[in-house]
Amino acid sequence: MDFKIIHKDTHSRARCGLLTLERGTIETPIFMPVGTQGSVKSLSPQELDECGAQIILGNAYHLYLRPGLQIIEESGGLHKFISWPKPILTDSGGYQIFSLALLRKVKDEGVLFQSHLDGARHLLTPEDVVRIQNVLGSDISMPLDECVSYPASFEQAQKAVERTTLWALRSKKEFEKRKQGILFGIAQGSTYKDLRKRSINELLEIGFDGYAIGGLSVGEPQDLRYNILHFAIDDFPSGSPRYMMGVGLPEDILEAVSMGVDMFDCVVPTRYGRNGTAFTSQGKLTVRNGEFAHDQRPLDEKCGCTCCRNFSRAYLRHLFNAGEILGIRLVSYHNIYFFLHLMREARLAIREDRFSAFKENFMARCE
RNA sequence: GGGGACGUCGCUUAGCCUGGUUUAAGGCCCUUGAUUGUCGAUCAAGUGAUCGUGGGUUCAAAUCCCAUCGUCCCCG
Repeated sequence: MDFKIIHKDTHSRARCGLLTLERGTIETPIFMPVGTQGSVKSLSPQELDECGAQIILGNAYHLYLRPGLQIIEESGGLHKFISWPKPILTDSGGYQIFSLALLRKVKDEGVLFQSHLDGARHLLTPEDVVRIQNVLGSDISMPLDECVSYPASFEQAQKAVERTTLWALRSKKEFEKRKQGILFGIAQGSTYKDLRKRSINELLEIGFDGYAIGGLSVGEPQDLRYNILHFAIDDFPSGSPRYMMGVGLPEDILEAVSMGVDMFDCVVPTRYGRNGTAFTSQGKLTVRNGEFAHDQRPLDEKCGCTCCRNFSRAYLRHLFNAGEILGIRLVSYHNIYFFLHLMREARLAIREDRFSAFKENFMARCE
């Protein structure tokens, strides 16, 4: 693995980089579409490619429970199974165990939980989670971490940081046995600055290929989120990729890019797509709204995606009102294209030292 | 021709027997928000019916009575 910073914006802390992995080189800052169960919901790999996707996410927890490792192994690994030859980052499933599982018991050994699918009990250790991602064939693996919700008491957050560090160390040891792909560390600490500092410093001692900031965008107010990010990112080594997990809306991403974050993933483009909200250069557009019933314009007149080149707001609104699958697909496609195009433009703006203006301009147009 | 059942927002039901806490309730649809390591989910808010129509009884009627119109069923 190799991470090169090719340019730093002169007026912000945004930077452009190239992260080289075995299956390809990705340009940062980058947005990674989320394909939890081995599918970026409603989109084919070919469509993702058309949109400009360079890397997508999978989820160890979901894929381990279904279809199970054996089937993926028989299929020659996750890339072959889902027919996506480019890089895949797999999330550990730590977040899901805390958000989805019916019951869970966190012990230092690992997490004992009941599957949200069938109620079966499983114990997953940090070692298991690394091994699962090894079987999947992940290009970037994420360790099991403990993500606390907001608000969390200092004691809860502290306990989670301690456990996350302990698990990070064990994950690293397990990872070293095979060294397949690369492994990131995940910093926690909720909204407590001293915990944030402690968490990243403990990860740095262990040493990872990249560093993720987790536990944000879990319900905290926006200004607090930016405040914590701004503070925490200082301790992330500038020579390694920085990944903000689960974020976010376009404005959140641009704000984080300006603080020096390199990688993002978020369900928003596809989730909003399924629920009929499109992201456009003028802000969000709720396709179902009655005002679009007779609107012959595309979702975004400045967008060059297949959806915008072929379909009207009136038609898309009809598809949603009629419950047609195509509506979900088209708006999801547009949203993914929009996010990836936004990142392309952001990278260009950074290289031309005009990222701050680009960001301000985007925010202003979305008002 | 005879008998019966039923008419309450766009759809579908509750309320009627035992009149008053009904500014008529719920579900679906519709409208508008929310949605951040997934959610074809879910949540929140909102529009919408003078209770088929006309009389009557009563202090008071969706509710009781009469007539009428409409729909459906059964018997000839």
